[in-house]
Amino acid sequence: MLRTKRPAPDTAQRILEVAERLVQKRGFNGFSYADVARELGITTASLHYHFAGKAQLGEALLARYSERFSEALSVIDARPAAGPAKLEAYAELYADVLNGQRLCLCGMLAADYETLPKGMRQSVVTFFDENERWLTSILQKGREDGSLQYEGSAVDAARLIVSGLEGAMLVTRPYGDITRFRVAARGLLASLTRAGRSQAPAD
Amino acid sequence: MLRTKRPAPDTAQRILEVAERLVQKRGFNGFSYADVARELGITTASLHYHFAGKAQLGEALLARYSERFSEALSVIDARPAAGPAKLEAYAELYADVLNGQRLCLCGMLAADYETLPKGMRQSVVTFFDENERWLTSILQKGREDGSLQYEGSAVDAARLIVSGLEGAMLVTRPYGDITRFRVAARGLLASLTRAGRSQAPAD
DNA sequence: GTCTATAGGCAGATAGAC
DNA sequence: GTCTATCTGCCTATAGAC
Repeated sequence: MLRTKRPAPDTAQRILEVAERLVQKRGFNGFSYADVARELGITTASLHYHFAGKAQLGEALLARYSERFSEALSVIDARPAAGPAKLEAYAELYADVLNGQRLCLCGMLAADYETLPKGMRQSVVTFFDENERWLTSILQKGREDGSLQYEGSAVDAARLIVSGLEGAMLVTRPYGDITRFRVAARGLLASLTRAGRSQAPAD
Repeated sequence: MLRTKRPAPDTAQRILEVAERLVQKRGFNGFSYADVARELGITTASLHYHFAGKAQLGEALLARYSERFSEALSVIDARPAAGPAKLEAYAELYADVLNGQRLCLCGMLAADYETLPKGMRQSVVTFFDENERWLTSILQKGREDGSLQYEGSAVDAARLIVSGLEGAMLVTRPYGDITRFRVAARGLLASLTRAGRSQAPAD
């Protein structure tokens, strides 16, 4: 039952890995079945055996990505850390993606949104909703235990974080300088760690 | 010499207008010469007369967009307004674009970056650089006259604004709710209007 | 400037052999 | 599961008539 190293992933998994990278780098309209097949040394006909069409492949990519992201959030949840540290860990998830010269899958697909098959559209929105929900919970708890101070509602702050990090990835990538991203992320989170420092904001 | 209404724009201009909208909605790999030609009731061969290829059309789009944006910034500069009001006016430029169901041309092209012709890549970066430069100037002046308070350098704050607004457009569009964008923009700018309220941050 | 006609390539997709 | 062979359609682009 024990596997020593990574067991050779089956073809469907390898297809998903290659396709995911291509979409994150080039966009949904910027890659083809032929690109994926070439990298794997198989034919496009084989690709169609595993994923009936590009739309189905895209939906599989989204399901996998969202699931993986949710697991990463659960890992952060399990840590005995305060609000600010959890937000930093969250931002680090994005930095890791950018470090691989990629955009967030759903950030990229948000750009491609108008051209996406219907099924994919809903999955993109759901991804953002789940991130927002998780962040809202963290922000709410942080406000209650005093580790986070911010103005406005927790959900608005959560949305600001999601869009701020997505935008920082988008704009940073052409510069090829991850520091640019980290500085933006730090600035973004700092405003939620120290805003409203005075208990009674002077209306 | 006086034109009563809008003089019928020449073909090249109409091509640019249609192509710009298509790129902002669908991305550079999500539209074709055929799409543009169909909308204008001409053929793709005519399109090639005005713009030799998709790459040249793309560069013309970027030149036009950047120029238009620079003019908008000059208009804001000319206003006798304080820092915060100028930043709000800046954010409003983005809101106007999003209101047309579009992304910022360069935000979209940043997503397509890896697949862009070389000439277009440089223009995208230059667009961000100019926005950053303008914002840095506003932020610097605002800090000097006391109308803006923020932590860190002016250029870092400028980058945070650019990426924050680009990301807010990106994430908001699938929801079709411009309020979402405005709330994010307000939150983003608020952190620059009131941050570092205490003169001596407790380090 | 705009057209018709056409080239040559690549796209996503399918049938059927192995 | 993977292949060869093939289809249809769209893509960018060009030649040359009007």
